[in-house]
Amino acid sequence: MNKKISTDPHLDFERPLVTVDVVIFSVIDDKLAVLLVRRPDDEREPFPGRWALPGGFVDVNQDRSLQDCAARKLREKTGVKAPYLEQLASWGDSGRDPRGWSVTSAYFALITLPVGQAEVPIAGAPESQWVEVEEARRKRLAFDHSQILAAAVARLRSKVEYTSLPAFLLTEPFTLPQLQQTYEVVLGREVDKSAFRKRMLDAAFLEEVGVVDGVFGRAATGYRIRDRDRAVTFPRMFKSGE
Amino acid sequence: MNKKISTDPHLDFERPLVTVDVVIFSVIDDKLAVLLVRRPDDEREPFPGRWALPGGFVDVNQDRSLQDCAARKLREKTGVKAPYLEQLASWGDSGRDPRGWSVTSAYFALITLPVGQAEVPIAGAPESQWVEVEEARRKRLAFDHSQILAAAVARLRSKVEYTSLPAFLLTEPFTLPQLQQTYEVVLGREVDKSAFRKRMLDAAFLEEVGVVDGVFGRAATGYRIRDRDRAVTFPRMFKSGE
DNA sequence: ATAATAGTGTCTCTCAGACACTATTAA
DNA sequence: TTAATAGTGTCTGAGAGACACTATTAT
Repeated sequence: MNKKISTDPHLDFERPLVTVDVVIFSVIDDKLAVLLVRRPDDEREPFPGRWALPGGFVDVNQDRSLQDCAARKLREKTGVKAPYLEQLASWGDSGRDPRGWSVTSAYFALITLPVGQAEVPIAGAPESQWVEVEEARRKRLAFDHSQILAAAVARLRSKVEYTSLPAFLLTEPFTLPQLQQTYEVVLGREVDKSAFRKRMLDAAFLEEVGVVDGVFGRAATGYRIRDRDRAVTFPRMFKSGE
Repeated sequence: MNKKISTDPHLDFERPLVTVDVVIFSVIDDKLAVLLVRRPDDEREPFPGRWALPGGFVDVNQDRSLQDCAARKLREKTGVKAPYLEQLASWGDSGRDPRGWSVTSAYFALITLPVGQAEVPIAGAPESQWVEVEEARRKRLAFDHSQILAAAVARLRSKVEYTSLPAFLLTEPFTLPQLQQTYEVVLGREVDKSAFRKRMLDAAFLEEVGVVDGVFGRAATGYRIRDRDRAVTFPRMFKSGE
């Protein structure tokens, strides 16, 4: 394509670089964590050795769409195939990548980790690590990834106030107390049990699926998400006005 | 750049086309309207003669960022310099543009029209027209612009339920009854005057700026937006649940 | 029985909506 | 005074939070 002579002068414009980055969230040890990868140490690469969000160039021969590209990156880094994956926003300017004018479409994903996978590096992949969100935000990430991470965290925290998003961070079947715990982890504060349960059950996005035994005490009802393709929106915020 | 030999094999990848499209809303004759432009009749261009959203290629030598590019398109089409301009989302896949894999970052803008400008075409510009939103949605627009328009309308209607966005559709100073009328136009339903006024004044995003006389009846307090850089979010939806 | 956890009932407070009321202006 | 519009007060209902209560399980 670069060599093709077009009849349309626009097509001979210099084209920006196009990448996709994915902010992959999970809950590990009751902490919200995000997956970071290390940039290669090659000095010819931008930001060598720095931590970055997983992502990279769109491959026009492999990716049918931006969403496909994001799903591919996620699969390559984590093996997860059916996550919650939502477009966050795009950033594009002349300065964010030293190689030239570049645009990135950022996505954020919510996934559950098979037990023990947190420490297992994926064979052949560049070094990657789950980092607790507050720690990740203190790092100076490559490119404008600190800004993208901040936007993703803000969007997640904001949506958690009025949507069922945290359910996508749990392995099914899960219980309402587990779900409440996940909300509390993401929100960073406690919520009232009674109000919480009313809210979740009234929203009718869960379906019962047997009983889950805990280690102690009374067994709890197990639930799974009715429709994994969309999160539900509650009629009010958790704390109105704040 | 197309001819440059890079040390990084990634940079020799085929690059997608990058465009920006802007969904420009205004209220004309108490109807929500959107600006459409006609594609050139040149048969070598995609979708010749079809209506489309204003937009086009990012010019890496002129635009410092995607937002700048969107602001430039808006200025070129309407002359408006300081609108409300928000990124909507990006669409990118192999099929949306017959010229190749392309990505568009779509923005939506809320502007006020100087009286009478609705009919005045901008000199030298391609044919453009304000079209009432429901009519625009019935047209088969170029590219995937019908889908983008639908997303923009959905986002606007949704945000109107809990933000001060409609204030950006009015020329300052405006009155609370005018603002209420604008909310009703965008929402497509009536809202209660008392509740509406409480909501707006409690949110404290307006400041009084004298008195505005109407044609009949009692004069009304004039207001302007305190901070034009952001819309405020109300603690609740207009109609909870629905 | 006790500890631990799951799940429910009841009260209260806040706030949005309904709607009737008062206020100000021009003719 | 009347018509037209701006602006206010009061009641009610829905729903979230607080918190005490009951239920079920393992030891």
